[in-house]
Amino acid sequence: MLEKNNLRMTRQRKLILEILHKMGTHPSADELYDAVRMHLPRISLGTVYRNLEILSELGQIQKLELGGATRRFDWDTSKHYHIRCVECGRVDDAPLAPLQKIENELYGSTVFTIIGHRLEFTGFCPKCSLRHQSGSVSASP
Amino acid sequence: MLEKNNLRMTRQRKLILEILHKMGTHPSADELYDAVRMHLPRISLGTVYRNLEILSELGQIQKLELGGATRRFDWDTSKHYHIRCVECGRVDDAPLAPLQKIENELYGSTVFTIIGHRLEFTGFCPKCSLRHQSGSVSASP
DNA sequence: CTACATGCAAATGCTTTGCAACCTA
DNA sequence: TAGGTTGCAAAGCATTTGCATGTAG
Repeated sequence: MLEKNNLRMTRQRKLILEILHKMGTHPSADELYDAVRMHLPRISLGTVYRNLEILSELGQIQKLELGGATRRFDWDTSKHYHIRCVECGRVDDAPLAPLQKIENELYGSTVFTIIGHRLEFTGFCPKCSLRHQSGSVSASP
Repeated sequence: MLEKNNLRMTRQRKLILEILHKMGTHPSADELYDAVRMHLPRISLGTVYRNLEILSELGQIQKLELGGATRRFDWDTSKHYHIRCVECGRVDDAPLAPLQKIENELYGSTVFTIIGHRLEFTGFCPKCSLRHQSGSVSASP
């Protein structure tokens, strides 16, 4: 997979991939950077960004462009949807099978050539739900 | 609407709102800035950002957070979906009625409290479709 | 008049990039 | 050894913010 593209499996690249799998969450480049640094203290943020880009182009990981500023990454490359907490940014997989036929519904009624779609749910994660129910809207004391 | 929130209808704010309506597209803050500047040359980008933020909080316009970096704004505040050209960034409304019941499908199978969802189609706009069909994948000669 | 708004410029946050040294195949 | 890769630092964008001045109500 790497060799076909004239790419090398460096210690950094390997570690980034392994740790993304182990985390099981949907970390940002920066969160991943922190995690990887515990094993390779001298790795740079730039290297993390470069590798995440390369790995997602190879289809080894998935780049998520959800709402909110920061990009996140997913070890799971299959088609699936996500839920994002509008309060803290936590991202979970959404338990909903891909809507396979939805793109066909636009056929003939748009000038665009559709190639895909993205569905994202928003809401409050358990932690932030609590904070909202119990009285104050702002930070707790 | 404005007075209830102790806000004022300044020349800048009024113009931003009017021009966003007239454009009928889904401009970024910067595109809107260019358009508004033709009428008010001394307006600043910061003012455009500040007003777009305020107007979207008031529900007078809609802030779009689609894939790709830049945020876009929509004069149409109703619930609807969009199609984005992955090549040039053009954004159109998607001719598809809102999936009203889709959020219910997650009920009971997620720890999140769902408050909404966003569906975005990706593809090529007519202009970029042509460029892709006709031979070269990269820039044309 | 007075509080909200503006223009300007500096600052921020995330991501990308140039470059010399480094390391994998 | 060659060429992809790294660490570092600087650069790039989009967006936000501090502050003195301007202005709507």
